[in-house]
Amino acid sequence: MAASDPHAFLPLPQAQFHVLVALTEGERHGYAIMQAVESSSDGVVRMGPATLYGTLKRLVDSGLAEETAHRPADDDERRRYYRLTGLGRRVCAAEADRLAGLVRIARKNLRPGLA
Amino acid sequence: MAASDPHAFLPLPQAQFHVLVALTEGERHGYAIMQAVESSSDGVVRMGPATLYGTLKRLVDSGLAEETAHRPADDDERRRYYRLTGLGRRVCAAEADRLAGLVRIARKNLRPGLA
DNA sequence: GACAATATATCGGTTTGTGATAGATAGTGG
DNA sequence: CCACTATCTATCACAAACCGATATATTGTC
Repeated sequence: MAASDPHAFLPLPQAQFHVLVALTEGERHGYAIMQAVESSSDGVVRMGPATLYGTLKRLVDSGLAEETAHRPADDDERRRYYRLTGLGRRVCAAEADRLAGLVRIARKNLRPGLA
Repeated sequence: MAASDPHAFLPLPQAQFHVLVALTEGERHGYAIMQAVESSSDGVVRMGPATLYGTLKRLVDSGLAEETAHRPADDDERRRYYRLTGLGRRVCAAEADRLAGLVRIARKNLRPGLA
C-alpha cells in the first residue's frame, strides 16, 4: 500500500481532473489552465475563474498540485505557476484508467446502434 | 443542428454518466443500477440510494431516461424499470467521446511514467 | 490615451452528491 | 411461523462542487 493511496481520491470531481490533465503538459499559471481546458475540449468545457481558482485551491490543499517558486525569464509578474505533485500524477493516471474503463463499457454497449 | 443537441448536456455530471452507462446494458431497476455501478468500477465508485434516486429523477426530468411499463414475467413488484431514451443514448455516446479525448491527453503526457 | 486582453480573486447562489434513515416486501434458515 | 437478512424504493438534511457575475490591476495594442 503506497503512502497516500491514489485510489482514495477517486472518483475525482470533474473540474479537478480537468486541471490535473492541463498540468500534465507542464507548469502552468491559472489563466493558461482555463484556456487549455477550453481549447483541449474544443470549446465544450468552459471553466470560468470561480471554478478554476476554487479548484486549484482544493488541489493544493489536498496535495495533488503545488505552486512553483521558479519563474520563466521575461514573465508577467502577476502570474502564479502550478505543477503536479508526485501524488497528483498518480491520481491523474488512476482517474484516467477509471474513466477509460467506463468509456470502454459505454462504447461496447452502444456500438450496434451508433447514432 | 439536431433536435436537442446532445452537446448541450455536456459535460454530464459524474453520477448521471454512471447511470446512463449502466442503462446501456439494457433495462434496469434502481437497485440493480447501484450494484452495476459498484461492480463495474471494481468497488471504487459506491453509489448510495440518495445519489441513485436523485440522479434517476434528474435523468427522467431532462429526457435522457424513462420508466418502462413493461415488466418481466415473474418479477418483484416493488421494482421500477428504466431505460435510455434516444437522446440519452446520444448524450451518453457524446460524453464517452469527450472523456476519451481527455483520457488520451492525460495518457500521452504521463506516458514516460516518470514519477 | 482608449480599449481590449491578460491575470488573479471572491461573493453568493445553484446544482450535485451523499450518509443516515425509513418503510415495506422477498428470501432463508431454524 | 418466526427471526433475520437482503432487496427495493424513497426522502431529509447537510456537504461538496460548480459557476455567473463582479472586482481589481496590469499588459499589450492602436
